Amino acid sequence: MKSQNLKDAGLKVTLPRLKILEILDKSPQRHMSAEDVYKALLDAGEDIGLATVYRVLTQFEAAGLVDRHKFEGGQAVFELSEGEHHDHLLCVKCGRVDEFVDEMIEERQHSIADRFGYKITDHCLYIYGVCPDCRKGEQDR
Amino acid sequence: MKSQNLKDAGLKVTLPRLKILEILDKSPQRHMSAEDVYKALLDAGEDIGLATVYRVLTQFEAAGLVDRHKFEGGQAVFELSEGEHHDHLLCVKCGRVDEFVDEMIEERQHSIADRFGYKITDHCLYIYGVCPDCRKGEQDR
DNA sequence: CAGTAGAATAATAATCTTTCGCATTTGGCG
DNA sequence: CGCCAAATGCGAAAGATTATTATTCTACTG
Repeated sequence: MKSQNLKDAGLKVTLPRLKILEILDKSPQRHMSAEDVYKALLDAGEDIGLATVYRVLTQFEAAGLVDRHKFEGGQAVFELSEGEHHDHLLCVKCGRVDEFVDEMIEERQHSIADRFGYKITDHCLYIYGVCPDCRKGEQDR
Repeated sequence: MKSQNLKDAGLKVTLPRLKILEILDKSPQRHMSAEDVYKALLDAGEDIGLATVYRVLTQFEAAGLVDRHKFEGGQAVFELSEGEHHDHLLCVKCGRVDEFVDEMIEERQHSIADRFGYKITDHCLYIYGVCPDCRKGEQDR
């Protein structure tokens, strides 16, 4: 139950928060910008301001309910965190996003951090490329 | 000689471009935002507009003379490209940046891209953590 | 179940970074 | 040296996000 997620995170259960969680959960897009969420709310007939969407998403991020990413293109995107950390593969042609987990890379990052004396708090890896569908479409190289 | 770099990149040799290259080359900071470069120019007594700094840096990026990074904190930072691709370790306390190259990670990324059918065009890996100096400073955990 | 304090929201203004438009200047070449 | 396209400067604009403030709502209390 969603309201429990909010309570567990120490947040009051308010209508905007529930609706935003619901949008994130139900939307076909896994990665949504604040603007995307805002539009989805309007489509759903909810009257929630864009500023609230930003505020709520930021709180959700702090609470660990969502992850924020800065892919290219100015605006940040958010996705529900579902336990496992993962990294991203992004298509530069169509914007498609794939996710992956690679233990070897994770581990290697720790040894690099150790070598430099850092204590890792977070990390992100973005691989940009052309996805299979786009490669098929355009046989230019 | 710097003017040769510009010619090789197919760019006219203009005073703003030379000065900006010089700032990037001479500054103690390896990673500078457009604003940083702009301020450095002012300090150097050059009268070059911020818009020009942005324009020139974008052209330099397209020409492969500099790399642009989006660390956290809103503004993009630029660094002179010096051949080898490298990734970054960032201190979340003091903003220090270290660079590293890891062949195993590079290679692993290619196998992941292959598995998904992507053709890699670029990639970046940011590891966030607390650097050795900051860890020493604050013995909280 | 109504009353209340404090947190959350709406609406709008503000901020910050980056880009654009256009008049003016400059670099490269004949 | 003079011309033309390219590059600049300046100010305005755009896009994303955050701050402000008055109002509304949630979670308790009695």
